Amino acid sequence: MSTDAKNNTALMEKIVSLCKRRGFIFQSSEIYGGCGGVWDYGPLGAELKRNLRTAWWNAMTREREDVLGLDASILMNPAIWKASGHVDTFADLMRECSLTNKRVRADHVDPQDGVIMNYTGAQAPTGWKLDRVISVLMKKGEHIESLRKRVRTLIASNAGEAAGKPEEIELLGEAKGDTVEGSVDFHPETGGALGPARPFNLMLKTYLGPTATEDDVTYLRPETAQAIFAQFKNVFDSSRMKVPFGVCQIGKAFRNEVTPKNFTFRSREFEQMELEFFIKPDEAVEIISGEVAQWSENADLSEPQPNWGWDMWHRYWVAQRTRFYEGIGLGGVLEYYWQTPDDLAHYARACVDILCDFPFGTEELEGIAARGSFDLTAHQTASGKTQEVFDEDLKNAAAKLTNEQKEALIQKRLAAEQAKVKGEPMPEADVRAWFERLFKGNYVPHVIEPSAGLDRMALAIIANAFNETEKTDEKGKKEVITVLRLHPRVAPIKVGVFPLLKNKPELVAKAREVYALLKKHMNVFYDETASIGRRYARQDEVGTPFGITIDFDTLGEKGPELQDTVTLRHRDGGEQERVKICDLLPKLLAAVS
RNA sequence: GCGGGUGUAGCUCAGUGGUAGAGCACUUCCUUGCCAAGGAAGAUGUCGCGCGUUCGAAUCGCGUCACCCGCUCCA
Repeated sequence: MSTDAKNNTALMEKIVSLCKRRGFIFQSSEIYGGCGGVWDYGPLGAELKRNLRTAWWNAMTREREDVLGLDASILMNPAIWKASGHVDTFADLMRECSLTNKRVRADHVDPQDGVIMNYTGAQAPTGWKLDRVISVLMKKGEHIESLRKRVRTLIASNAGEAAGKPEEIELLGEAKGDTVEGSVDFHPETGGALGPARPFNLMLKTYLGPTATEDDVTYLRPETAQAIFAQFKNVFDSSRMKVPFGVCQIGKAFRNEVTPKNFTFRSREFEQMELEFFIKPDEAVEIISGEVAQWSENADLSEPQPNWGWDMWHRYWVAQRTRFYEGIGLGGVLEYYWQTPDDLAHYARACVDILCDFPFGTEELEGIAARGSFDLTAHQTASGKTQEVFDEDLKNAAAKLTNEQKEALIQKRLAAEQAKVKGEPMPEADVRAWFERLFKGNYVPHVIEPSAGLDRMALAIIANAFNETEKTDEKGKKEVITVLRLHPRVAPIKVGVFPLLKNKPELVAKAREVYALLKKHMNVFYDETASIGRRYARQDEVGTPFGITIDFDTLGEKGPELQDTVTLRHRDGGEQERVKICDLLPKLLAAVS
C-alpha cells in the first residue's frame, strides 16, 4: 500500500472509531459478532440523518410547488421487479473464473478451442502459497510461455500484495490435459476454468404469507424509484398536477451486495432519497412552444421554462442538487462525472454522477439520470394499465399543425431512431402510432431521476467535517484535538449549554433556564461536569457549532449592562461573543436552519 | 466469491502456554472565575464465537463470524 493509501486507511479508522465512541454509528448486532454489511445509527447519527432527511425533503418538495412526496411500502408485488428488469438482470446464471473470480453470464461464453493445462498450485518467494488445482485453457496457437505469464499475472493480481511480483511466482506441477474443441468451460478472456453455473441475484428474497412457498416469493425493494413509477397514476390523478412535476420519496432499500465495504458506504440495507421528475417528451415541447431550448455554457438554469426539453431539465436538476450539497457544507468536495455513451444503460439518455471526496477515494453520492419514458412504459406494458397523461395544451397546439409539419416531426424522429447508438430503433409503424397519440394530447411522461444515498451523504458529511490538529500545552504535552466541522444545519447537537462552574447554584439555575428556553426549538446539550475547556472540546468532537456559557457576568456581577448576557462560543476558531439571553433563540435559529 | 490482515475494558493498544494490563474515557466526592486543570476513591473484560491440544490457552491448532486491505462485484 502506498503511504497515501495507508494514511487514508488510518483516517478512515479514526472516523469509524469516533463514530462508535461518540454514538454516531455502531456495527449492527455487535454483541452477537455483527451482521455483514449493515449498520446502526446511534443517538447522534440518528439526529444527523434526520437533519439530512429534513434538508432534502424541504429542498425537494416543501419549498417547491412542482414536487410531491410519497411514502411507499418496501414489499411490493413481485411483478414490479419483473417489469422493471430487476428480476431478469439478477436472476441470470453466472459462472466464475477459477483464476480471477471474474463472473460471466453462463449463456454468454463463446466456444473455444485449445489444450487444457493443469497446475497443482503456485508459490511465491514471499512465502505465499496457492494450494488448489488450477486449470487453464491454452488457446490454439498460444505459446506455453505466454500462457504461463498470463497465469502468473492473473494469480498475482488476484492474490494482492501477498504474492509479490508476478514474474517471481512459481507454478507447480504443470501437466498437459485434454485437447478440447468448442468448449464453453473457460473464461473467454482469462482462459481460467469456469465454476458451476449459479444464480446470482442482488435482490433480497422473502416470502409474503406464512406458507413460504415459491408462489409467495417477493423481494425487498432494491430501489425506491419503482414504487414512484408504480404509483405515478394515483399521484397524478389525486393531486391535480400537470406535467412537468415530480414525486419524491425517502426510504430504505436493500441489495445483497457481494462485498459490502468502506464502512457505511456500500451496505446491504440503505436509505435512498429519490425524485422522479416527470416531463413532456421533447416532441410535445416542440409542438407547444415551437422549439426546444438548447443548452449552452451560459444557459440560465435558475427558473424552469416551458420550452425546456429533457436536456435542460437534466442540467437544471444537476444545478439544483449541487445547490443542495452546497447548503449542507459539501460544496467544496464535489466532482461530476458525465457518463459516456458506453457507460449508459440502453434506456438512459444521460447520467451524471455527483461524486464526493472520501478517505477511500472519490465515490458516487448521487446519480442524476435522464431515463426517457423507459420505466413508465415498461409498467404500462407489463400491467396493461395506461400510464399516459392527457395534455390539453398539447392537443390544442397539435390541432394547429399542418399535415406537412406533422410529417416533418415524424421524419425527424425516424432519423433519430436510425441514428441510435444503443438499442434497437423503434419500428416506423410504432413511431407513427406514438405520434398519433401525441397529436391527440396523450403521452407517457419522460423522467429525470436524481437519486441520492442518505447513508453515503451522512458518511460524506462526517468524513469531510473530520479535522484533527495537534496541540502542545504549556507543559509541552502534545495532544490531538478533534473537531467535526459540521454545517450547523446538519449538526446533531446545535448548541451546548454550560454553567461556568457547577458548585455555584446560581450559575447552574441560570444555565438550566437557558437550556429549557432553547430545547423546545433545537437539539441542545446541557453539561456541567469537568472544566469548561473540556466541555467545549467534547462538543467540538461531535460537531456542535455553538456553546453557551453562563458566567458571573450573567448574574450581574460586573454591573447591569452585562446582566442576562452569556458567552456564545463558535466551534470553528473558538471566538466568543457576548449575547443577551433574549437574543439567543432568533440568532441560533437563523444559523441552524 | 478469492487472497492477505485484524479481533484483549467505551476508545487506542501492550501482553507469545502459568493470577488479564496501561493511557485516555467513565462514575462519585473535593476543588474550579473560559478552551481536553488538579486531588481522592471507584467501576469496567467468558481476551469475537465454537471445538480441539494441554495439568493449564488471550497465547498453539481447526472451524466460524465480523471488520480492514487488494481483486471481483456494484442496472
